[in-house]
Amino acid sequence: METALREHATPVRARRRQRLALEAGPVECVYVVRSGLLGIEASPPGKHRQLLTLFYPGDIIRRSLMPDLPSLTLTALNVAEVWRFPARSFDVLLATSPEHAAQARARLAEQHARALLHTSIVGALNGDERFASLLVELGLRLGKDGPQGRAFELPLSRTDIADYLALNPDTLSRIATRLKARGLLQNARTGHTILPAWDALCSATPLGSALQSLHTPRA
Amino acid sequence: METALREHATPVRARRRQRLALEAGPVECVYVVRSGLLGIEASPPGKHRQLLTLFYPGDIIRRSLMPDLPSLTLTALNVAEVWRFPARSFDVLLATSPEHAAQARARLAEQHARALLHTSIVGALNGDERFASLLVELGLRLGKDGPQGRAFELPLSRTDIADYLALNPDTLSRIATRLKARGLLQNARTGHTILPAWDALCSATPLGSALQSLHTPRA
DNA sequence: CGTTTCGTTGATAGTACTCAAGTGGTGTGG
DNA sequence: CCACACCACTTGAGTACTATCAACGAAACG
Repeated sequence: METALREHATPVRARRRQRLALEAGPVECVYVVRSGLLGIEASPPGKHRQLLTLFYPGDIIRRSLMPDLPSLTLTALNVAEVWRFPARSFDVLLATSPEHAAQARARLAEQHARALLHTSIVGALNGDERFASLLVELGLRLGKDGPQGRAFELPLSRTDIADYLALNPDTLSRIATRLKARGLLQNARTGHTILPAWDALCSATPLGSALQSLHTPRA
Repeated sequence: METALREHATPVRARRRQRLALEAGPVECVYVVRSGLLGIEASPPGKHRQLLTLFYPGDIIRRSLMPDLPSLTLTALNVAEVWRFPARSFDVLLATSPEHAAQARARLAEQHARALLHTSIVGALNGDERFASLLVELGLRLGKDGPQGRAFELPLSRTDIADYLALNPDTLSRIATRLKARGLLQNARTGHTILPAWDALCSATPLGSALQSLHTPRA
């Protein structure tokens, strides 16, 4: 199944902050994430930049899944590797291979669910809970259990996080200070994040269980 | 194409406020909206109810598209008519009919785009702009041009709107008062809404054009 | 070693939330 | 027909949270 995909794919390696074209002229591209982390950015007129979605390995990215927002761009948030397809041949592939089609449907359903969950987080939770939710998400996706707790390299800058959680960077900094004081978060060196109290962190967000089921890597 | 669907569908008529099961025991249901307006509700522990999505005719609704949120329910927001399928037979139908599969893919892509747009609205805009965005959306979906402007019957209560826009009902009431004062909104009798200045309303939200392209009924 | 960038922190202002009281429409029963 | 309760919405006053602006500190880079 993998091989059939790879035949039609152009492997693309993106460095941190590199932008990938969602439509090259009239040709829509489809990307499938192989490794790394990517995101969709937008900035409504007169408003701050937003990070609307985070993409993880296995995710499918294409223009038709996005609204017509001003300055919509796909950006690699750290070093990433993706497969690129012309949309037409990707669709043909799905039409001819029921397994691929079913797999893509399942993945897109999951991405839809994650988008809704993010809406719920941004819409219903306060700043501290939103940041805790993100830490749970990244902990599940990127974290590895270490001696002091679950740890990972934070691929997002403060500004990125603020834009993703619909918060101000200054406010986010205060929130981070509070979480550190509560012993839920620890910054070793720049970008190296440790979550010393996983259970406490999960109960710091009302949506911990929903995050768990959508961000636990499946078999 | 329609007929092939109808053979396997159970037509369901829902009255206002009726809840539809997303999963009846172990059996996942798929709904396709025929008429009316439906929505997904959730309420995180200790938080207010949220209206996460609005569904319009043609939309596809199934549990696998939703996150595992507490008290997640599908509700008819006014009188609605839907087709219900067992998820298994719906998937079989998609696997055997390339046209249906392509059509469903396109629709789900559109729904994904709308979900992202809603995230952008809730995350980046202030109260007035959010309400203006909803009025544009409903105006495009439900409105008809009348002598005094675009008009429609508002299928949502104040509370519904507040829950959809991540606002407090009291705050929403103040916002509505402001929009009326600006001449963008007019309430004839209960629920009958008139938008006397469509262009001004569209420019009252930074995302007017994105709303236009996702909520204009297509051919 | 200056310059730049990013993150932190304090003071202040703006926005939305909460609670409570008031208004207007609707339906019911005397 | 009117009194009453009920409901949804409106409005005011006070509060909580977040944004804004500015100053400061630390790390990265030339």
